[in-house]
Parts: sequence; structure tokens; C-alpha cells
Amino acid sequence: MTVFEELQRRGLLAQLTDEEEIKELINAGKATFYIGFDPTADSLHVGHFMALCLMKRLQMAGNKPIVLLGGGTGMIGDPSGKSDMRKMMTRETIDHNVECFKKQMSRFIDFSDGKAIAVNNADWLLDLNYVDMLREIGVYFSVNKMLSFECYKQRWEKGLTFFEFNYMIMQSYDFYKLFTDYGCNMQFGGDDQWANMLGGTELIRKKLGKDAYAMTITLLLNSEGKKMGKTEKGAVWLDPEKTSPYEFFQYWRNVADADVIKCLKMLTFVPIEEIEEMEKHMEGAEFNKAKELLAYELTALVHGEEEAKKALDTAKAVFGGAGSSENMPTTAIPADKLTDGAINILDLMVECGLVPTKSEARRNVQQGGVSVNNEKVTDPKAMITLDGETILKKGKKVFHKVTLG
RNA sequence: GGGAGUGUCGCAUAGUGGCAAUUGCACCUGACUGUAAAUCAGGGGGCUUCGGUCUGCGCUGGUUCGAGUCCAGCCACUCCCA
Repeated sequence: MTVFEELQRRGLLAQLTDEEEIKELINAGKATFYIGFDPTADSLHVGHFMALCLMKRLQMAGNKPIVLLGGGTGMIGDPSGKSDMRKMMTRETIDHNVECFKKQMSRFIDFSDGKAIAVNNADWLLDLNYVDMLREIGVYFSVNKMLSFECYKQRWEKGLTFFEFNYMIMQSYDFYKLFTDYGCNMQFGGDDQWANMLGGTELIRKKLGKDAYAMTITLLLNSEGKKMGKTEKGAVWLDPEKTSPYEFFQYWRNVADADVIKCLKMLTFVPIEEIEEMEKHMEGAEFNKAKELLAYELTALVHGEEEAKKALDTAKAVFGGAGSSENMPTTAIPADKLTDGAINILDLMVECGLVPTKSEARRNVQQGGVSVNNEKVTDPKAMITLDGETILKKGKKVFHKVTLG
């Protein structure tokens, strides 16, 4: 099976500028392509992960990836598909984030022996001269056309500043720059980047009279049309400090039935034939097996086999009664929080970070959603005696181990 | 620069001068389940010795016994004119 076919069967391909040409190039392993990552936070998230997987697949097929870190574009912020303007980040924050990105990426992409390279567009964007830029690049962009782009639509209500409007030009310039300096003839990215990417191919055509290609991958949406990899509390991060491997595992273990197969196809390296086979008989308990596979595979890819096993064990211990509780998220309560070796249930929950406030804890307790060592606690005044390990449970799925510290 | 408007819980929306403040979505808890979906029931600022108490409707002041609600100034955004 060719890479292209694989990508297609996994449902990863969204839009392509020239299907035949792209197919040929990437199947032959002759493409030099880039994907841009703007350092908007100090950790990558699932969307980045998909892009990195795409890179890896293409790299395995012999193509050469360029990781473009958006140290320069991050100074602006991409308005595409956003309803609000991003907070402007300081130079320091951006540099810090770039470093975090680099560190995480080396897990997924092989940069040894020039098999892949990483560049930072701060190196060329920050020194641009305004007037020169306008004369050399600005002339190729039609404002009329840009205004008609779908990706700005959400901005019509809230407004779009000239500042952000320039983002597209920056990104187009990146592609142009990489094309001339590195022979990079393809740009890939999320489907929300389509307009920005076309800006680049057109700039290259207009300015150099040469062809470059762009391809987007499907955004991972759940069956309700929302972006996956987000929780109410924010993104699901790849950084174990920000989203623990167990939480990460649980997120995928809990996806809706309707989304499992899609996620397996798009996010894992489980052979496509296997997934297609599973798809044929999905009902009842099969869904749980599939979800477990998804969660395990993904956790293993992101955090390593060992962490994946631990998460799986913990999940089994907690939900199935087998296995051990040793890898459960744990909080050690310092002795000075205790009176006579006990602590109030509400305080305990807050200490463990299970709830943001005591009122919230009280509500949970009163509604019967809290148990300690498997015994329901309904009195908000209850004092919990801590000795050794105590298992705290909030709601149906949140388990937490408490130890003495 | 001129004119018209808007700014209330994560988003969206209601609010005659006496409200911790309406409704929808999302969210949280319970029941049923498969750690799913759908459905049904409950919850909603913080702290509380459960008597209260503090904070709160863009920001700052003012009028008033009392202001999300009236007045002034400021800020942000939207629309029209330049």
C-alpha cells in the first residue's frame, strides 16, 4: 500500500491543490514538505500530534520533513477560524514555547542525519523591512480576494485588525522562503490552514512562475462537530505535567461510540486493515475493546509503552476491580493539614484538586457523588481519617489516591 | 473626525430602581447502562459555627434609604458617514 493510499483510507486527507502530482511525489519519497507550528502554548496538543504523525508517515516513506516553528508568526497570531483575537504574547513567552515544542517533537520525528530539519521563521520574519516587504510581496496579494475568504468569516462580527490580517502574508512568505532556500515544494497542515497555504502556492507561482503544492488533513471533529482533544477545562496536552498520562488515557477511553473508529484510523498506527475489520462488527462490548485499544495505543505513542501500561492497569483497577491502584493520580496531604489524623471531606477534595471550591465539593457530597474507600459520604462535615492509602472517588469516573505526606 | 448602537455566569440571551439576577446550550451530580449515546431527576458566585456574611452585571465617579437598572466621564467593540 502506498503512503498516499494509506492516508486516504485513514480519512486524513481533506483538500489538495493537485492530487495527481502530490500522490506521485510523496509515493516516490521525493517530496520536501513543511508543516508550521505556532508556539501558542508551552505544550503541543492533539492537533499538533496529528500533524506530527503525518510527518512521520511521510518521513517513513522517504520524504523529507521540515518542521517550521512559528517564532515569527507567533508574534502575530493566526485569525483563521477564530472568533476572537488571541492575546498577544511576549517575545520571551514565544521563545520559551518554541523550546518546549522542540523538546516534545523530537519524540516523534527523527531529526538525525538530516532526515528532518527544524527551522524558525523568526529568523527571517523579524528582520523584514516594512516597505521592502510591501513592494516585493504585498503587491501579489489582493485585498478583495482575501476579504472573501471563509476563514475570516467568524471575524466579521467581532472585527479583524490589520495586524492579524497580515498573518496570511507572513505564512505565504514562509512557504516562499522555504521553497527558495530549502527546495521545499509542499506544505501540509490542518484544514483550517487551507487559505493561508494557498497564499503561499500562489505567491510562489506569481513571483517565481513555479509550482508548489499544498495539502490539508481533516480536522478531528467528534460526532457532534466539535474539535476533539478539548475538555471543558482546556486542551488535552501532550506534556505529562499538564495532562497526566492517566488523564490522557481516560480522555480517549471515554470518546463516544461514534468516534472510536475514526480516531483509531486518524490517530494511531494500528494497521488500517485491522481497523477496517473491526469496523465491521462493532456493537456492545466491542466498543469498549476498541476504546481501550485507542487509549492504549495513543498513550503509548505519546508517553511511551510503560506509561500506557500503567494507565491501563490503573483503569482496570478502578473500573474493573482487578489490577493495582499504584498508578492512580495521587496527592500527599501534609500532616499539618490534619487534626487528630483526620481531615474534613470538603477540604480534602479541594486539596486534591478534585473541585475548585469548597462549595462545589459540598454540592458533590450532598448529591451523593463522593465516596471514600468505596463508602459513600453524604455528610459535608464528615471527617476522614487518613492512614496509609485512601481512595477518593468523585462522580463515576474520577479516582484519586490520598497518602500522608 | 461626526452620528447611531452594544458591553450581564464558558457561549448566547432576559432583566418596570428593592435579586445572587431570567432562559437556552455547554457543564457538574444521581438513576439506567457498556468508563458510550439517548432518556429521566437534581445542581448551580465565594466563605459559613447554616443564623449569616462578603463579592458581583465593561471601568471610574455621582444621584438615591436602595442601582445591572438613572446621570456623567472613560474604555472596548459593531454599524453608518469621512
